[in-house]
Amino acid sequence: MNDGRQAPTLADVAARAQVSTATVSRCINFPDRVAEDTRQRVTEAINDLGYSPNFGARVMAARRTMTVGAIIPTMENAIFARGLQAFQEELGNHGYTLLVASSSYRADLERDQIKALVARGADALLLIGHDRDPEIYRFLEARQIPVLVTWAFDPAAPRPSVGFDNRAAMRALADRVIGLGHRNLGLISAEIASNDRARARRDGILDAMAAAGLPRDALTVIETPYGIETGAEAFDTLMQRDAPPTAVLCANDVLAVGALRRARELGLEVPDDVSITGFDDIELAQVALPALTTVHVPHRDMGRRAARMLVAALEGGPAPEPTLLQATLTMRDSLGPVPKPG
Amino acid sequence: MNDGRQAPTLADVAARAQVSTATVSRCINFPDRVAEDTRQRVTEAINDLGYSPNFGARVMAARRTMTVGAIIPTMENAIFARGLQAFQEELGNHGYTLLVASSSYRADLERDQIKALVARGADALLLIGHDRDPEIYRFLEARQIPVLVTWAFDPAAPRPSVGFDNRAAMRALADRVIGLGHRNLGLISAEIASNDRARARRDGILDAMAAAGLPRDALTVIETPYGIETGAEAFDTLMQRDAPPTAVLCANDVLAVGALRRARELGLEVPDDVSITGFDDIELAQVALPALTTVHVPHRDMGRRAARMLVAALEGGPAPEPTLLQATLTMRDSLGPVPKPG
DNA sequence: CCCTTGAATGTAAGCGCTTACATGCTAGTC
DNA sequence: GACTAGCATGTAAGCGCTTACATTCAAGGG
Repeated sequence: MNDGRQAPTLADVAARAQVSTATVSRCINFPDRVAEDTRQRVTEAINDLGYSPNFGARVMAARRTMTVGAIIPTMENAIFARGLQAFQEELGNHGYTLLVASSSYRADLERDQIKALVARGADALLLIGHDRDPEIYRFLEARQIPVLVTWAFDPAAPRPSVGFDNRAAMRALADRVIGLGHRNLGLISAEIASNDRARARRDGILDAMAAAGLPRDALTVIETPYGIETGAEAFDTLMQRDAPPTAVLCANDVLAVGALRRARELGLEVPDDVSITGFDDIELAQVALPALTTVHVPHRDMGRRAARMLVAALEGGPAPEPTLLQATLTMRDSLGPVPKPG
Repeated sequence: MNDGRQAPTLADVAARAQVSTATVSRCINFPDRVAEDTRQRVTEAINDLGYSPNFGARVMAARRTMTVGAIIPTMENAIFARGLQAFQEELGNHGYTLLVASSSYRADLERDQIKALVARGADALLLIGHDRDPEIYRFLEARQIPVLVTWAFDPAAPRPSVGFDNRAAMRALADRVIGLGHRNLGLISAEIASNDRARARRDGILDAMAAAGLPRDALTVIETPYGIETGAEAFDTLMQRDAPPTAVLCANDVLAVGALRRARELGLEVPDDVSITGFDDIELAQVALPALTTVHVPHRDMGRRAARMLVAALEGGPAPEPTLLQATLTMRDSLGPVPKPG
């Protein structure tokens, strides 16, 4: 049956414990449906043999993998790490495993990753943001794979989501910035066309500006990939304009830290010469000097809830309700009043 | 065959393309063994049906998953992110997929994760550091699963590894510190007993001290979990001693950044009042203020090579040779001469 | 003492794919 | 024209597990 060079199978265990494979399987999956002494014999055989079930076979027979997939835009920086960690922990509590893939913020790669995770048998998927080719949603729907969108909230979207209102959160921050007298703003953002979170954040700024009666061209937007270095360069570009902004809002903390660094290199004091703000409130934000004024995102709570919602959906509960969490303004030291001219 | 509510199977595709399942399978796995027009018909059927192969079935039939597992101590900070990213990219180039799990620096969790990845069919494993219950290595060996240890290098270890010499690298740094006149040193480290990298780094410092004729108790070691906050606290503890060290070496950049922050909070100038150094050279090190003097680890190169070695082992090449990479001292601004007394 | 009941276990049919082997054809060779 | 290669394709046997259904047996009821 098994020459010893192969991983032991259910049949090997069954033979050793002198029971049928069905009994061994039951021992593993429903221990209470097996008599005490049989179970003991089987357990012993399992240990002796160092048996562990073959995942592929199991998946195939049971038609589910107990696996949830998540696709995040990037692993390179910590933006998604904390939320994902919480997501994973909570999934673990329910017996599910997490499979992570990253898309490098590219729609085509994300598409491939989604298909790959599905092909690997992900029972459900966690996705960041709503923006996505409808074809993908159709694909997922056809396969009846529960999907949860996070990091964004949109009660109008035809899919459940758990997240916060990016637009309102950024608006609150922009209100504050404008309230401090800034009339000439810069925004360093990820690409806006394909990224609903980035778009919502920009729109939040525009909302605040409109409310304050500022013209739309009082905001200069620079789009750039995420990264400390790219943030620094974008800041440079902004500062080289004829009338450089007095406050530079960044669509996330990583970009903001880059901007902060370049400001220092340019000999600009923050916030005395120019204000800089972030978004996300990752660890970096507290460590930066000056500490970053930013929007705190409830990463862990979001991750945990996402896990619960997905598990509920998988275990046959009703479709999860969209859930709105609060992102809160976190004032630290990088935002100050508009500098006096001269 | 299929009521349309189920994911389409090979058989569905075969029926639609009017060929056998074997031909469809060949089309997917060995396109050049199929006639041009047949292939076209099959491809069309695949697209029409939105077919994607069932992973479990595939694994089972082919007896391999094209998956490599990696277990890292933590995802919470960026220490392993860059190396892992490179690892993943290179694996992808060879058609393999990466599965990541994190152990939270706990040996028991790591053990579980290893078993879980194996159960999921990981064809090979990437592990950080050598320290590990021998039983685990036996388990892996019995299953003939190639293992590569990284982030550490030990030609004497009975397993292939690709990494750098933690001890020599830290010694080089410590030599420099001592050369600057420091005679009273502190070390903030992860737990040393169960972590060969941490141990090697400490030993590197002791080597340098011995060479300079310093007594062993000129080094005060504080062990703490990794984190910015814990680094800050450890620094505090160190500074409250009767004769606080003039140079605090940290076993990684994350701890060092915490130390840096606390120093600032305590009103200490770095490096004028106290020197602080890191290890790893993650992005954080450059952004910190003052920029961190640290040891640069060739993350990307290490990840890329690790992937190549594992792939080679899987494709039946000879066992990979242990590979030593260089970690280099990176002088920035947080290390200076010992302060003048008074 | 026979029958019913239900707990414990066994039997065996797939799950969707890969692949060794068999078959059928076309084209080239003498 | 018969024969051989060799390519394209088909047939069918698993891969290791789960689970519906069948069987066995002991205990309790009439």
